[in-house]
Amino acid sequence: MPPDAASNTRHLIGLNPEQRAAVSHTEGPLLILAGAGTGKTKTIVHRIAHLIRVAEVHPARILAVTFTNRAADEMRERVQDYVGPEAKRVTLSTFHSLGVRILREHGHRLGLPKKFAIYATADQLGALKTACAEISIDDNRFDLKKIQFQISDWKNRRVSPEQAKRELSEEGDGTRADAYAVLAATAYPKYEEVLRACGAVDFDDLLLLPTQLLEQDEEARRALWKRWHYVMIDEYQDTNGVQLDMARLLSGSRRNLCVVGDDDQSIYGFRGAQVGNILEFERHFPGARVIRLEQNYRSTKRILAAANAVIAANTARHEKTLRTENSVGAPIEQVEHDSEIAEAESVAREITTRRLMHKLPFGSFAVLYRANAQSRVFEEVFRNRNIPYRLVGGTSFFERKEVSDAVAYFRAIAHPDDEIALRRIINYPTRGIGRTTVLKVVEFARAENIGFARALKEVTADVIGAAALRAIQQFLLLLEDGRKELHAAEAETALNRPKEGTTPLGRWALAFLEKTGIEQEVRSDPRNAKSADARADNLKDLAGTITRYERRVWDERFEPGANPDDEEWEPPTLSGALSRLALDDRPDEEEDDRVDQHRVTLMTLHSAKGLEFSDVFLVGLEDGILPHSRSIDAPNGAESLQEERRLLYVGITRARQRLTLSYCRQRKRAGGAIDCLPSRYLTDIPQDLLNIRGSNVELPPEESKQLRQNFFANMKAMLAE
DNA sequence: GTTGCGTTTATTTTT
DNA sequence: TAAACGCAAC
Repeated sequence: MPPDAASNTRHLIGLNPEQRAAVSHTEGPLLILAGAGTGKTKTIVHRIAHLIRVAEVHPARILAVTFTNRAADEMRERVQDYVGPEAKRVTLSTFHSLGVRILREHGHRLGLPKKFAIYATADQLGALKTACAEISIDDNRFDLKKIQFQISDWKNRRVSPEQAKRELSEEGDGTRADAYAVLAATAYPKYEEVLRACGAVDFDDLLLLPTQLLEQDEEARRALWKRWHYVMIDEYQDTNGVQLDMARLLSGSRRNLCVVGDDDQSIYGFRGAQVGNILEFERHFPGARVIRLEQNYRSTKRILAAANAVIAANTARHEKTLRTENSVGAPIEQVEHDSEIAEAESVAREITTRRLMHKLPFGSFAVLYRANAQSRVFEEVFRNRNIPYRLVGGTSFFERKEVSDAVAYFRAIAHPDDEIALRRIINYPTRGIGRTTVLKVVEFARAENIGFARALKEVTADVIGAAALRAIQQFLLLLEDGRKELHAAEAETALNRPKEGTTPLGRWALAFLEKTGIEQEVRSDPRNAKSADARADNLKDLAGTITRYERRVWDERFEPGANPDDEEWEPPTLSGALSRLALDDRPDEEEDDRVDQHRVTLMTLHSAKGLEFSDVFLVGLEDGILPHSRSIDAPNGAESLQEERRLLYVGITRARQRLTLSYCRQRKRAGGAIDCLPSRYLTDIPQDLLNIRGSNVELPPEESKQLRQNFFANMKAMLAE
């Protein structure tokens, strides 16, 4: 707690004037334009403290919304450190968890079952496949992902199936309606039907349905207005149309809405984010106060000058110029290479020497690129040169095949109507229920006008044959037994807070997975020869995740500041574990994996948002890569190119001390080598900030001598350690 | 249901 | 170039 605990300005200490203004503005709409590295989180944390301690707002009346679990965790931690235990009563949640919470409480008013399943990408695709099959859209001839994308886009813009159809027919102005849009418009209503029949919602629904509920249902609206009086939203530049409406509805007539963001870092337009939300905030919320945070505490003057120059070329933005009291810093290196291999070799060499010359840990370096595929060369070269690295991105834990198969089993247990889950596992491991049998069951279900799950129970031998029937009955028995044992485990875990060691649900999960035979199946698949043990471990980890979930639920009940008799508290269930899994797919230990002292970080520019490194390499800065060729010839080219430029801006502003920009003259792609030109954005950086050179140019002799001395001194010191 | 071969295609992805 | 996918044959 700050020293002057009695004064009303205690939470303003250590802040600059703009940050102070943001903290002390408590009533009415507020837009905080927080440039990169300007102390955004600090400002939010102090503002929450100010609301609680000075404005005397009850912590439970405050709602703070983020996009990522990581951001939510960080904010929770910092608020609790600064304010103390009562800050636990603040609702701090991601958009999607907030949606789940609202739907759990009020979803029955929309006809949702109490325990609904949440479909992430793979399941969405499964549901869409089922929907398309019913209306004879051949999933071999058409790319369902495109249809899925279109439907998702509609849902994010709050276009209903009826509107989607109308929107298409109204496009009679000569513009040819996209063939996929037509298919999507046909599939859309069916897809929604399938979801509801499975008792499921997709990720978009987690935002869309609560918004609809708030709009239509006076009672639900009042309940939420009673609960939250102050709403804050982080990373507002990434919100989409639904989230804008959600923000409006949640803040209600009090209009105590504080949004924080940076339009210059809006890089998720391709996923439906609307920069317009942050650009038009004052129009959406008349009378809004706008505060700009432009004092940067992260980067050198040169780095900021480059960032400012790059972003200034964008139109349609809130004017901002970052400034800093940090030192001028080293010149920015701009390096040309012959090939991507030369580029990677050069980065490796630079890291090795800089580490020794400046005595830096590997963790202070990051290599940032546009697309994941670019990481490969770096991985190979780093491996050869024994540079430890950490690759961020790629397929996540829960996308791994064996894990999602196991999760499908859990889902089939927890949500008996979940057709998508059932169909995924019905013949995995192989148990003699092939494609034709499944199709016959689907046919039977349609004829009887019942769901797939019920059809499995009621189908007879004359429809599918005796052997298949026996197989199905065995399968159902497996699930039924699993369900019985689960109920016992749930009853047990609801009773007592688990002590050390295993937990009831965790034990159940392990035992049930054993019975499914997934592990055996994984081990016997020759394709898994090398990875069998790792995959088997993943299954164990999944059970571990459930154990940790169980403990966490109980911990939440008894942690300081919480009320143990809170009526809202619910004991752990498998269904609860699954929705948490769907919303937060980080395997537990790796929570803070984005920061690691001992390894160089390799990641995309997108993943780098929000992070900082003292030494940053931006690689592959070529036209066609950044901006990406798809952006160059996108239909909304101008918009798209501005987003690419923002990507470069995000990259530059990750660097604290040193920044290296590089590009290749040639690069292997689609078979042969193609010639590349430097990124068009590079010319916007003033030359006097840059030290332009080719790959193999030596440093000036003076500097070189000095550095060599450091090199040997540091090497000695490091060896001595 | 599995295997192997030919064909296709290659951004970013907080939840 | 390589990996991922679909399809046909076993």
